Amino acid sequence: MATIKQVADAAHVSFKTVSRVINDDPNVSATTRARVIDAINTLGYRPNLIARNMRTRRSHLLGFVADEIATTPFAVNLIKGAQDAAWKRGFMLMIVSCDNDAARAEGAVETLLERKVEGVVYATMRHEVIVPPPHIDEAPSVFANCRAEDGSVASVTPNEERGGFEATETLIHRGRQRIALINLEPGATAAQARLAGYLRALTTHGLPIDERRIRNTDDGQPDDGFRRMDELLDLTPPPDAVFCANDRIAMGAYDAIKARGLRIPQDISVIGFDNQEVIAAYLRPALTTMALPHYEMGYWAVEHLLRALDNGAISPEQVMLPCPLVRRASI
Amino acid sequence: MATIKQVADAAHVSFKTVSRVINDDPNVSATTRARVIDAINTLGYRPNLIARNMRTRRSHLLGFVADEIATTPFAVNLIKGAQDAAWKRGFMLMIVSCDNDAARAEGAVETLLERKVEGVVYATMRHEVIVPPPHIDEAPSVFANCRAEDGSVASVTPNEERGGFEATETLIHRGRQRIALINLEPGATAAQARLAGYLRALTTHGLPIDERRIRNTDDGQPDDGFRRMDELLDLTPPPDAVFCANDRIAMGAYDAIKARGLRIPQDISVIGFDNQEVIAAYLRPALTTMALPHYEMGYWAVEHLLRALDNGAISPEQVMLPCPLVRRASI
DNA sequence: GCAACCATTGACAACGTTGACTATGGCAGG
DNA sequence: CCTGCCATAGTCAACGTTGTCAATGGTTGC
Repeated sequence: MATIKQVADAAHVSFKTVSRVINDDPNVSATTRARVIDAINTLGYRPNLIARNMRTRRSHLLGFVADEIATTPFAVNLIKGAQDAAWKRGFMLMIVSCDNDAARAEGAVETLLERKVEGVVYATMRHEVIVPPPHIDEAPSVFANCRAEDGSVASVTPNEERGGFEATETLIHRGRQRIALINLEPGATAAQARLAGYLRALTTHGLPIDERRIRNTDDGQPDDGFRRMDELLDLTPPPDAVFCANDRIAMGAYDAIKARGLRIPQDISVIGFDNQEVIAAYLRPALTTMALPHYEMGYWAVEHLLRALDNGAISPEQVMLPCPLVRRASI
Repeated sequence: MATIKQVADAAHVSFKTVSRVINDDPNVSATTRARVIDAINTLGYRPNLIARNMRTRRSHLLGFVADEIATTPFAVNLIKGAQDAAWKRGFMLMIVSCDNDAARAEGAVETLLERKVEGVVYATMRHEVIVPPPHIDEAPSVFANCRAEDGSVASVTPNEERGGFEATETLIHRGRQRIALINLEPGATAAQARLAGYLRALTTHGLPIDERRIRNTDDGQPDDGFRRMDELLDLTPPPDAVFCANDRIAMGAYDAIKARGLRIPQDISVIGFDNQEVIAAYLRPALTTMALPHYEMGYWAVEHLLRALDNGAISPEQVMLPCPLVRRASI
């Protein structure tokens, strides 16, 4: 691999002049520049960013640590948002999935630090309150889709309460009166907020709160959704709409509704949460749902990191991003 | 950030001795080593891998270029396999998604080269024959889930023909006689091979080939699957099993079958392809399907790259990995 | 008692680049 | 004609490591 010195020899200039050319320094005459560029092309020279990083003490590298990436479809959007934001500013991402293994998380952070990343995004696939991996505070960091209990680290999370509110309100605007909620497993961070939004919407619009219409699931999976929906349909009167706190629950609810010969949305409206594409877009009828802003969170996290690098300090903002409604055919 | 020299001063040794300690060189006395380790801990010293990489001329970095990552759920498994293989050997991955943009792909490869990655994996989300991005041959490279037309670059792809064969044979072993195929859109690389496997299985087991039972889809989506299945059910006699060339097609086929009041698998067996978890595991009944070996391809690609680094040369092997059967309830 | 060896440690250069500074030569202004 | 400036180019050190080689001092073997 050619170095700057070999290019310099080939172009009969000092290696410093080559450096100027590849850094677009204006203090090079046009003829010299052309000669150098010629030499660069014939030698197939490529600047060595490792050497440059060492000299300039900037790596233009950001770490992205994910608790895990494989079991939910959310990682890619988080990553894509982060990558788009980084790419635009000439930064690259070093991505590590630590598969919920604390040792691997710690190792990942240490390696990233040794590689002199200029910042770290720590992302979880479920909205959570986390204990940050050790040493992550040695670089500017942002938590995406999770936050530190004490709010000491900048974070970006979805506005679950508002999402729950808007989902419910959307059903109300369609004229629904008896709106059921099949919520997540009670332990989930999002469960409480989505419930709060649901309750606030009913109250705001003067609808009664009927405890019988509120159900929890054990694990938020379709089977669970099927059973809860089945129970709800036994109520008299049955609900005329159901807010499922995730799309997998909605998937199960669909089956329960169809098994009774009821039609969606004519007899009962269904709204989901998460916008898990493969489910929501492919269900028949396609599912209206609240999207989780994974792309936007990844994007925001990196932008915040880059802002911090510009400013020399990171502000521990706690940002919440809206969950937009994705209108399809189920309401 | 402390450097090796500051540690040396703190421990009253030369910086070379510190270097020996952090590299586990045995030629350091126990007392000196202890003193150095003390200094390292009190200063919070971390070796600077950029400097080390520059000196040793090894980056322990691999590039991973994906054509795109967001629209299919396959990227994460490819990435995870690659990362696991890399991590085990102390390598890190630099992942770039280029969103099917040739300019971005070229830019990604160039940046990776400038960062002195020791090898590059190029991965596509659909099994394809590709034109490699320019300059990728400047580093050892492996194609995952795709291959170069001329076979000049090492590649790892799924054995689609064998997958089609085994899917069909599995249905035959269940005693099915009238097995339909709803294939992918005809342009897909995998379509021809899965069809070939289907035909070979029928022939091998002495079953007749009935052209009416073989359908193509336009885009391989559920709606398409619904329509084709509906047509198939109009045949007399109707099929007693259907091999859907992907799980989304199977999802649509389920709806068509259920709409006629038929039961899966009692009246008709369904087998899918791709093992797209959110669909296959959550359909009712859960879908038996052939898994695409994305994790294994990612793993193999990186292992092959690392083997090449050990050997000093990369062999342009064209490996095909099996698509294992995932048994669930639909056959 | 001396040579030879071993264990331990250090000095120095090098990796490929950029930053700070210096040198050259031509030209404008007095 | 001289001074001073500007455009252009070059020299050298430094970034934080590791590789090569040399130095030191104590111990072993004869």
